[in-house]
Amino acid sequence: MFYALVDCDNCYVSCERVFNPSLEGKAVVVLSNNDGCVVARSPEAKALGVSEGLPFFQLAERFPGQEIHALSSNYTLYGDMSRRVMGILRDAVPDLFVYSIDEAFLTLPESPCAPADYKAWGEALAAKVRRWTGMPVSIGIARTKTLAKVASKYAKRYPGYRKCCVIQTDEQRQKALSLFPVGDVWGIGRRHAARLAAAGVHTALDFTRQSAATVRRTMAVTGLRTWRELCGQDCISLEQLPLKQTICTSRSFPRMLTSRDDLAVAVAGFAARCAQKLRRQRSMAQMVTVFMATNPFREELDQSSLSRTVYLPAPAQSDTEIVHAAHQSMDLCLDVAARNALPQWKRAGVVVSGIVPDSEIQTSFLDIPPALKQKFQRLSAVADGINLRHGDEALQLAAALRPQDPATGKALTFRNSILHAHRSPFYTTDIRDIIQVE
DNA sequence: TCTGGGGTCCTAGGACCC
DNA sequence: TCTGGGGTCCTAGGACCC
Repeated sequence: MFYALVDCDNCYVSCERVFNPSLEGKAVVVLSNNDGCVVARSPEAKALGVSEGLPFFQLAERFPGQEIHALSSNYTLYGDMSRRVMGILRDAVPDLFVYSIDEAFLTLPESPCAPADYKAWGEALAAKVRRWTGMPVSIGIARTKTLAKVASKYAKRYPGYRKCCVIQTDEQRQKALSLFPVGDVWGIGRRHAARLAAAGVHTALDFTRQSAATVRRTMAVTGLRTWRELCGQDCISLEQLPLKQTICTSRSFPRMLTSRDDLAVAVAGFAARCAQKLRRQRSMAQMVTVFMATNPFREELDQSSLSRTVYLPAPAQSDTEIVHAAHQSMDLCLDVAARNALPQWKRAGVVVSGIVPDSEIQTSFLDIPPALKQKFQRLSAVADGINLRHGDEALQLAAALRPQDPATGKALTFRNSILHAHRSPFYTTDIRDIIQVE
C-alpha cells in the first residue's frame, strides 16, 4: 500500500498570485483576521526572514526598506480554490482524504499504475492541478503517511524532483531521514524537538534509532506511532472521521469591549455560527461554553480570563436555543467579572460540546415543548437554505446585529466589523469581482 | 496603537461508586 | 487497636497539527 500526500505550496499566497500575477517572484505575506499577524509567506518572504506569527505592525519595523506585499486573508477565495484542487484529486483516485484546506492524502491503488510508475504519475497529477487551477502543488509518495509528508517536503524544496518525490526502497527511506531535521517531522513539535536535541537526536534517522521503549516513555503513544511510521509501519489511520467532538467559534475584537451589549452581539454571532456548523454535520450539542479574555499583551491593564458552561435541558442545534444558552453562559462569566470593575475584553468565543448525531435524539420532559422545538428547527432550516443560496450573511439573528453603526447609520454584524484593510476581491465567488479581459 | 482561529489526542489526578 | 481495592468518569493541562 502506498499513500500520496498532495500539498499546495504556500497555499494562501499562491491563491492570491493566481489572480494577481504581478505578485510572482515578490515577497508576499497573508495576514490573519483584523490584519493581526502573518499566517502565510511566499518563499521570497521566508528568505528575507519573515517568521510565521509575526505581528503585522512589526513587519515594517523589522524589515525597513524591503518591499513586502501584505494582504488581508480572503478565506472565501482560498476555500473556493481548495475545492477546485480537491475536485481534480478526487477524479484521480478512488480514495481521497481531505486533511486540511491545502492538503489531502490519496490512497494509491495498485492499478492502473504500479509503484514503478508513481513518480511519473505524481508529476503528471501536479502538472494537471497547476494547469487547471493555477495552484502549485507538491506530492510525496511513500508507504506511510508520515513518510509521504517527508517526501512532499523534498518535492517542495528541490525543483529537481519536478513536484513529486517518492520514497520507495529502504535505502531511499534512510537517506531521506538522515537529511531531515527531527523537528520537521509530522507529529514532532517544538517542545519534543528541543528535548530530543538535548539528547543528541537531531535527524529523523537518529530518532528512528532510539528504542521503542524510550520513545514510549518520553513521548507517549502518539510519539511511538510517529516512530513506527518513520520505520515504515503504516499505523496512522484517517479513515471515516467521526463527528467533531467540540465545535468552536472565536475571534479577537478589532477594539476592546467593555459593555455587556457589545459582548452579547458578538457572542450571539459566535453561537449562531456554532449552531450552523452543528447542523451542517447533522448533530446536536448538550453543552454550551462561553469564554472571554483580556489582551495579554497589554500588561498594564487588568487581566482576566473567564469561561462558564451551561448544560442544555436536551440536545439542541437551532440558532435560538444555542444563542440563548450562550447568553446564559456569558452572564455567568460577567457575574464573576462584575464583582470587580468590568475588564476590557479583547477576545471571546463559544464552544459547543457533548455532541451527538441528530438522528439519535431521545425526547426529554426537561426539554422545551416539542412544538416549540420544531418551530426553532424549521426556522433554522429555512435560514440555512437562504444562506446557502445567497451567502452566509444573507439572513441572521437580530441578536447578532449591533443596532446601528454610529459612522454609517447601518446595522453592523460582528463579522463585517473585522478589519481587512488589504483584502483582494472575491474573484471566484462574487459576480461583481470577476476579472474582465479587454 | 497594532499580537489568529480553529481542532485533535493523551495523561494524571480527583471524585465517586460498590 | 485495627481502616481495602478496583473501577469509571470527568477535568485540566500539555502537546501537537494546519
